[in-house]
Amino acid sequence: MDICKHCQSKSLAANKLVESEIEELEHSCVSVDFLQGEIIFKQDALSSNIIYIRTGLVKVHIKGPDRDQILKIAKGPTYLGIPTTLGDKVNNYSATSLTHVSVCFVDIRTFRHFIENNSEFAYEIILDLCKEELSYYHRCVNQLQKHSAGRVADALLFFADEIYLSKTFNLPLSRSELGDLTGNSRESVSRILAEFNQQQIIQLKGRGIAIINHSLLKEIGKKG
DNA sequence: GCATTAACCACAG
DNA sequence: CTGTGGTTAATGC
Repeated sequence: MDICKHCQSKSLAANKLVESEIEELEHSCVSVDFLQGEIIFKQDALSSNIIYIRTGLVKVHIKGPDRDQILKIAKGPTYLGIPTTLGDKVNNYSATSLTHVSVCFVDIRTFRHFIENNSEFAYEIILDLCKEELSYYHRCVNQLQKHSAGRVADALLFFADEIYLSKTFNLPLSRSELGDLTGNSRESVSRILAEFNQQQIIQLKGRGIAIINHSLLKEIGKKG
């Protein structure tokens, strides 16, 4: 089987693997499809695989003292859960599919082999983790210092500019989940979206969003 | 004090 | 699951 060799959504890191390593990957990698709303891995469960999202959207979320907090929305192709798989025996957070998702489970021992033996692979992984960490820092300040409308504006811009690359899209989240993502109550999210709609900043119909005034939304996000 | 912000509650589609 | 209105607590002027 050449499933890994000819994979259409291979990671930058996996592109650095040599022939024999690709073969090793094929022997230790299991591909699974998830429907929308299924748990890919669960907080507090034992984990011995690195997850690679080939296609689809996933929410990464952690239980807070009060409510769930969505740490990030991940879009394939991307690795998921490297920190929690390498850094602890159990998952420190959960991942749930928001769309149809196609993922690969890579055995942690194989993954470790690659890191130890292939410096180019390791470098790509580190690069990825660094970028992730930097974006966490930014999200962290934003989350803590911006007002609720600013956080919602940022979330909408994130979906438009980074996930869908379009001004019109369907939110993959319920109001309550959008609250978990932006650190708002679901009621606040409803109200803020209704206001944006009324002010002609967006056009809202259920989960359907059309961004009308992109620059104003950006301004709201910037000012917080 | 008074205004603003945002969470919580309750109830209705 | 969503939207809305009333209430409430914290914060700022």
